[in-house]
This record gives sequence, structure tokens and C-alpha cells, in this order.
Amino acid sequence: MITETIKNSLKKKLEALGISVATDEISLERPANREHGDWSSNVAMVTSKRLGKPARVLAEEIVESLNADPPKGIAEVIAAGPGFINFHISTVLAHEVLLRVLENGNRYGSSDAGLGKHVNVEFVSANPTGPLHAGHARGACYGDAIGNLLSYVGYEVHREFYMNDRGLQMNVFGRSLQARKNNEPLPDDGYGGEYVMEWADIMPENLTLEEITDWGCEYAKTDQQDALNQLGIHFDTWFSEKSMIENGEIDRVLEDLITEGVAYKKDGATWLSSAEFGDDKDRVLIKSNGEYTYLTPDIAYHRNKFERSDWLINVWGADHHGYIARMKAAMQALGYDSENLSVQVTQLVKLLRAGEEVKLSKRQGDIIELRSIIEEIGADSTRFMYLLQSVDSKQTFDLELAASKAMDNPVYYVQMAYARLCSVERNANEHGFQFSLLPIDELGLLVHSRELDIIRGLEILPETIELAARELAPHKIVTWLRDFANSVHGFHHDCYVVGDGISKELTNARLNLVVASRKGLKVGLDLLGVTAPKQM
RNA sequence: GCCCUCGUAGCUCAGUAGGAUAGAGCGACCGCCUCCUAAGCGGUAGGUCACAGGUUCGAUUCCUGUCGAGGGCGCCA
Repeated sequence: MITETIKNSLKKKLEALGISVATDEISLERPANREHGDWSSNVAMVTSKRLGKPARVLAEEIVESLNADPPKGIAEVIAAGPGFINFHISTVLAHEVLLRVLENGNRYGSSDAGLGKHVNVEFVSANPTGPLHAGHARGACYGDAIGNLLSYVGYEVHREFYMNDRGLQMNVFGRSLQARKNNEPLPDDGYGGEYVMEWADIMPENLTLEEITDWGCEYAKTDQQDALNQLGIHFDTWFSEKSMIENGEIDRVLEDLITEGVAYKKDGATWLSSAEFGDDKDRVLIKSNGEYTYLTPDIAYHRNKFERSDWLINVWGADHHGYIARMKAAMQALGYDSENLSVQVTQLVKLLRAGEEVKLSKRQGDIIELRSIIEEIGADSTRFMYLLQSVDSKQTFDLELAASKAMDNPVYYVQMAYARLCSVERNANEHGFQFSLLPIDELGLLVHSRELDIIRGLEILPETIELAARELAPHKIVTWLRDFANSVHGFHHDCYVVGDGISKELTNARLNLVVASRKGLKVGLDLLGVTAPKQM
């Protein structure tokens, strides 16, 4: 790699000046400003104190020495600013990225960094008591996208949905359905949503409460699956909480906790010694009335997942963050390393329509269904909009903008860039030009600043993917796509592939650039689960 | 009171394992179509990076505190 070449040459020069530096101490970064070169090192500023001379002077000495004997692939080295050493790589080397993209096709930027480790991504996990709503959308899009990312960098990814298909909420839901079926008043705190009436209407007659609850659960699951399918989200496992009651797993985990001495009885209840493992206080596992708390089945569930995976990722809504410490404590109490449990919390999303806040009032039971959002703005737009920003930040977006088929809608801007490249390629084909992979020296015709923008964009895609995967931050892919789409539109505007005054050789070289760009966009869109339309 | 996530342009947001002149889109204003989608491209205006200290050659980024927003602190789920 070129970065290794640069680091080694810097190390050699520093040693000649009497400073010994480990290779990994030398940091190289990509300057934000392209005039500052392709790679930049701050090593002169970091070491100048040890040498007792100004950083800028040291940088110039190093630069002079480097230019006398330039490292392979480096065209020029320049000292700049307070003491940066900027490296400009040779054109040929820059263009090699096109060959890498064209040869790797739709796997460009993938890696085996995950070493095939098994990661379980649990997300959505809505209660089976109704349709998915707006509040589930962010976690759904996010969870699926990090699954894509991790899979792309070499993890074995398992997508999982946990169903709380037993307990108090299910009971209330069953009784709500029953009341609606019999035209009786809803129970206290019953489910007031309109869907309960609709579902009660299609529910078979003369069922017992237990049968009603089971029917409702199954119906809700099917309904939720249907909405997720519309987004292209598919789970490997729909894990039933109830199944852990039936097979005794929950009781087993309780016994083990007591045996290990990390759970105890007090005041008629059973407690987890979670405070010993980093939680604020101990937590109740079995209430004095004999029922499990919410925590207990969840502990059993997480142990179940750990038995199947190396790494667990939970995607939770902001209202669950207070739960993280006790879950990690419980896992440590069971002997697992809580470092292998990552909990990603998604902040709330506020929806606007034409600038007006879309109000949800849960008390009335009236919700915005996820399905209705998908119908209003489309699956691609839903995914893209929800992935636009870091999940650490609260998000606001306008449904009207998200539905618009105009360039101010980011998803259309990016998709249009893809469609344009396809269109350019079709046009070239009609003019008798077929894409074929050119040797590197013929790609050297690509020197226009728009072309170099694209080459640079493709160059940084793999490291963008690597970073997005490492930080579980798919919005970094979105940011790359928007930047890259901008480069594509600029290229399209200024660089005709076929036309008067464009040589045959340039047309062929640009056709290579077009195909490489198209593949780059496709990689990014695929990672987000957004389609890449050939025309719009 | 304690904990978590935040606070960057009029609006919506990037950026921060410490780096050079803090970026994009929208909105405002001004330009650009004999040729591949003007569904586009370019330019101008717009910032004490919430505030105050600290560490550093260098802080929007790290540390401490203050203020502000949202969320969480149950034998609820």
C-alpha cells in the first residue's frame, strides 16, 4: 500500500535526522482540501520539540530530502502550513483505483475484517400487539443497514426479532380484542387503536381468551412482517419469549444465577446482584407475587443469543437506554464479557408534513403506521431518510420532501446520478462504443478536475465502509453517496462521454469511469438497502 | 438529584481516534441549455462550532464546570 511506502520513507528520513519513530506512530491523513495533496503527515509538528527546531523548518528539511529520492508512486512532496508534509501521488497510481473498482465489481470495498465472526443483530422487536408504527421505522432501517455493513466487511450476520408474546401486555391486548368483539367497553388501559376493532371483526367467533390472545399475536406478527417486507427487511429468526417459558429456559437461568451466588431472595422477591456488576442498584427478577419482571426473560434470551453468537448488537429506542446497565450487568453475572454486547440507542424522530409537525397521540391509540409512511413516500425514500443522520441525534424530516420526485430530495439526487450514468452508457452504446476494461496508461487521459473528483470519491469508498461498519454508522455511507452523486452530476455536466470534439480514446476512457462510478454508487445504495434504478 | 444522547449557517444536518481557510442540502440573490435526463452545474451572501475555564505547537473535536433540548432513573413493559 502507498501509505506504508510513505510511512517507511518518513521513518527513514527521521532516523537520518536522529529521531527514531515507530511506523505506527506516524499518522497519515487525507487532507480535507485537495490542494493539500492526497496524503498528509503531521510528523514534523509532533517531533519538532524533540529536535529543538521549528516544525516548519523540520518539515522543509524532510521534504527536500524526500524530493531528492522520491518514494515509488509519489509525484511530489510539499511542506505546507505550520509544518505539514503533503504527498501528491502520481496520476497513474491514482487511476489504479478504477481498475480495482472495475475488477471487483459489486464487491468493491468489501473485506474480511470481521473474520467470519458471528454477530447477532436484534432490532425492531416490537410487541405483537398491533401494527408497526413510525416509532419503529428508524430502528428497522438502521438495524438492517448495519447488518448489511457488517456482512460486507466479513461478519456472519444474523438478523433477529424478539417477540414479547407473553405477559401483561399480551393479556391486555387479548382482552381488548375480546371486548371489541363483544361490543363491550375496553378494559382499563386497554388498546384503543382503531385497528383493534378492525382485527376483532375478522377474528373467528367463539374463541377463549387464550385463543384470542394467540390469534392476535399471530395476526400482529404477520402484519408486522408484511410491513417489513415492503421495506425489504427480512429476519432470520423471530424469537418467541413464550418458547422460553415452555422449554424451561427462564427457570434454568434463574437457578444458575442463584447457584452462582449472584441472585438472592429478599422481601419475598428474588433479586439480581446487578450493583456488583456496574448497575446503579440491584434489580428484581421475581416479584413477590411470583411473576417475572420484564428483565428475567430478557436475561434468558440474551444468554440464548450468546450461546449462538460471538457478538450481540441490540438496537433500542431512546426510552430503553436506562436498561443498558442492568442488561450488561446481568450478562457479566452470567460470566459473559459485556464488551461483546453492544447496545445502539436510536433517538426520536419528529415527522413534519409541509412544515407542520405530525402529531401522534398515543393516548387516543391513534398512531402513524409504518405502512402508511411507506405508502406515502416509498420504500427507498423511507430507508434513505431514516438513515440520513446519525442515530445519536434527534431527527426531523418532512414527509412531503421525502415523497417529492425532485433533486432537493436526497434519495432522488443520488438515484438520479445512477440513472444518468446508465443513460450515458446507453447513449455510448448507441453510438457504437462498448465498455471494455482499458489498460492503466489509457486511463491516464482522465485528468479533468471532475474526473479526478470521481476517482478520489471511489478511492475513499473502502475506508468509508470500513469506518461506517466499525462505528455502526450507516449514515456515513449516506454522506459519501451524497458527495459522490454531486461529483457524478458535475462530471455529467462538464464531461461529455460521446460528442463533438471528444476523441475515441477519451470516450473509451470515460466509459471506464462511468462504469466504475455506477458500480461505486451501487455498492453504497446496496449497503443501505436502497434500489439503484437504471432510469427514472 | 443522578445517568444517557445531543447543542455547528435562517432551516435540516455532516465533520471531530486533535490539525491547515469549519462543509453540504434547502431557503435568498446572481449566472449557465445547438450535444449523453436543466430532475442538472456554478457563484454570492450567511458562523464568537451553546457558554466559561483547562490540557496542547495546535481544540468545533479531549477534560471540568455552567446553561439549554430530549430521554431514562419502578416488585411497569
